[in-house]
Amino acid sequence: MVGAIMTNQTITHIGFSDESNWNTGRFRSLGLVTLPICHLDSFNRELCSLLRESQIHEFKWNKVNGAKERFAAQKMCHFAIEKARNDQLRVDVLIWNIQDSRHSIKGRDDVANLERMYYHLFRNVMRARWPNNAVWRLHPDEHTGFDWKTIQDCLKAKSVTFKEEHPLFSGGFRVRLHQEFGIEEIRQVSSQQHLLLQIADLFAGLAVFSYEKYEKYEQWINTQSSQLTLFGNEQHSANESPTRSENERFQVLKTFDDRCKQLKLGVSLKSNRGLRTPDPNNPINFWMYEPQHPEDRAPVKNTKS
DNA sequence: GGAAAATGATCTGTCACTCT
DNA sequence: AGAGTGACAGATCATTTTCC
Repeated sequence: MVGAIMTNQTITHIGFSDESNWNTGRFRSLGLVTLPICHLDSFNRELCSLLRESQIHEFKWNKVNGAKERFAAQKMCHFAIEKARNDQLRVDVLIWNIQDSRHSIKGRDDVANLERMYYHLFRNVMRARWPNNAVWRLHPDEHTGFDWKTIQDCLKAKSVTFKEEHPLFSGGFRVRLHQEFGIEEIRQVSSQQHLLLQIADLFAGLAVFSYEKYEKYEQWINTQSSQLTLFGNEQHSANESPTRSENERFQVLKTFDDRCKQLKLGVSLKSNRGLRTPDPNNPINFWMYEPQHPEDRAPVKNTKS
């Protein structure tokens, strides 16, 4: 299954990254699933049979609008939590809010912003949360706004020319990838083949959802608990009626939250009106990125070099 | 009859082009 | 160079269809 590794260092760890809503909505997120490579095959097998039970070919958070997907999502949450408890896997999700820029600055460089977010994520996960000498292979989702092929080409060619042939990746990003984070190889894969990528998609989507729909989620919780009273009949405003897909996703969010509480994983939902892990050492880490300065936000495309 | 899956429609955001 | 317009893609929602 593992083909000829063209690198000179043995890969020890592997990561799967997926972007959720990277170009739409108020909240955007980046999910990263990391694990030692020795668990890769068994995890894949486990997830494969798990999805087959649920009769799902390919899980996508966007497609959760029925009971079938809900069950699959809950199973995948359970799977990830179990592995994370045993220190066999980490899930890190970086979330950021672009509401400040509601004026929609033309030319805001979302791609460069994404690059910055990847940098934060890599620095805080691959180096700080795993052994320092780990050698990584990274699998980004193949549908992305990010030109990974270019970076991979730069990794392959050891004699990197640092000229501005690709202005998008100036600033030494690609060099850092290799030297600073120990990323030896980047190979884009389809989420259809790599089920752990779907885990990344699930958690990235869940994180964004928890923030965007938190108000409605609370209302939904109240509705659930007071279902026997006849209060709900009068409140037919738009806020009060979750759509079909929302209904399913709320249930996923709730079971996930309950299980985290039960196992004391340090994931909070209520206090931040969205998923968040105060202590990043925990293996399931939701991290809200908050820019320090107003100028710290999304870079702007420079039309001239 | 009810629930789940599939299909079609609408809405939003993005990109590219053109005109001033 | 900047603003405006049109086309395109993705996602969500509602309706229809099918199966148990």
